[in-house]
Amino acid sequence: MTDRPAEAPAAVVTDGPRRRGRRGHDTEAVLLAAVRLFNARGYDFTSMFDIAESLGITKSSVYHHISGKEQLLQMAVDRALDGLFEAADEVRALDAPAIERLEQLIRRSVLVLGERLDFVTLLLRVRGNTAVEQQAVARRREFDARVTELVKQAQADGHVRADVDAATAARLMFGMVNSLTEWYRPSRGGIEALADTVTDLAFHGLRSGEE
Amino acid sequence: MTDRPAEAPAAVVTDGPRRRGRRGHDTEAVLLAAVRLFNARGYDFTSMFDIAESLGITKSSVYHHISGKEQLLQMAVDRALDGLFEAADEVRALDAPAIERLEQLIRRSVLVLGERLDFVTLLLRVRGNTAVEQQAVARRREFDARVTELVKQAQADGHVRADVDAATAARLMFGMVNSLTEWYRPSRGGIEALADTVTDLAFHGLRSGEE
DNA sequence: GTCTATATTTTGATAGAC
DNA sequence: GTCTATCAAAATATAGAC
Repeated sequence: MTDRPAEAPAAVVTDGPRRRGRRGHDTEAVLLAAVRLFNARGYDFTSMFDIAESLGITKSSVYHHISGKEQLLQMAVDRALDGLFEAADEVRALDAPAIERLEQLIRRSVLVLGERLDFVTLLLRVRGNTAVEQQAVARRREFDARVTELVKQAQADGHVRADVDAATAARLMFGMVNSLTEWYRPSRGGIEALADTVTDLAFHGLRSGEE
Repeated sequence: MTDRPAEAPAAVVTDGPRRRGRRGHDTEAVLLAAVRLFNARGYDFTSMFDIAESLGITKSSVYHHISGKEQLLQMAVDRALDGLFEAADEVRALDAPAIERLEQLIRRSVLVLGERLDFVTLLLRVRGNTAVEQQAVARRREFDARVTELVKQAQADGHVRADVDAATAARLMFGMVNSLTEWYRPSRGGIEALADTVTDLAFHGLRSGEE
């Protein structure tokens, strides 16, 4: 059997900047197609043939754009982590009480997640088997540590309840945030409102005021 | 190369009931070993050889106990889902306001998650590619629907704030619960206390009373 | 219940023509 | 930038002896 896809491509790239008239793909197109498939079917379960097929080209052509399957994973998780650390850095620079910085970090994390949904989704499914995955897991841990630190500071200020372990609280709050990758879809829109809802629930909970 | 594992087994099964004196494994032992590996390295990335190796037997011997790789997945997700629906059914039978039933369902879900951690962890990573996975995803959706219904009832009673969408709230709360699979370890103990913390945060949030 | 041996398919990746 | 053709390794699974 040959490598040629059986059917026409699902998505054809229109001419963009730096494209030379001939219709063809670039590294970015391969990355986007790959990440979409990784999320839909799992990284290991997605073959290079699948990626090629979804672009309407052959495996060999895919290898023309990227060096291997793992490079695709690396690029994807980096894009997610860069977004999250960008948010964390900007929040750290704020001149505000810890609780407000925590609130901002939660809110901005939701926004990053909405903007880079496919990349963050893939990041959250990485388990640390390969070197690339281990590096990603390490950076995630660093991010978690920053959140925990913010919770601790807010507790010291008396703004966050002191009867819960800071690390546990941080994990649970970002468990809530990260769960968006399981059900939020961009077509749904309203990521700003959703960010408000998440931060509100994180700080005030479900129960109505009139108890 | 042969299928024989290179080294001695990591875990040797001691004689149990129904075991005939000879040391050997049963379906349960294969299932437990498989699920542990599926979670550690991913379902697709785990080969039948890996499972055999972790038990100290050959691939062929594994096939003596189970019909195939997918049956292992089926058994594992069923065990997780059965536990969750058992909790949901018992909560439904309670004669209590919706908000208390919701609280109980969150609490009991945390306990199920702690007791059947490996199975629930695997369940939450299933994406719906194969028939087995699609069935599991369908049952998960049914569980989500039950939670959403409870939130709606509690809102109608005026016990849960009405300014958040019920389905969104349900997903976020169980996003928090389900995140335990990412970091809770049985050795850590204290699953009961953790269940209290989760329900407390779900209903009252992070902020301290003295705002 | 476990083994050796093997069938069959699919995988990630490369060489070289156009 | 894409193709055909091919490779070597690894995968799931089965047959049949002990």
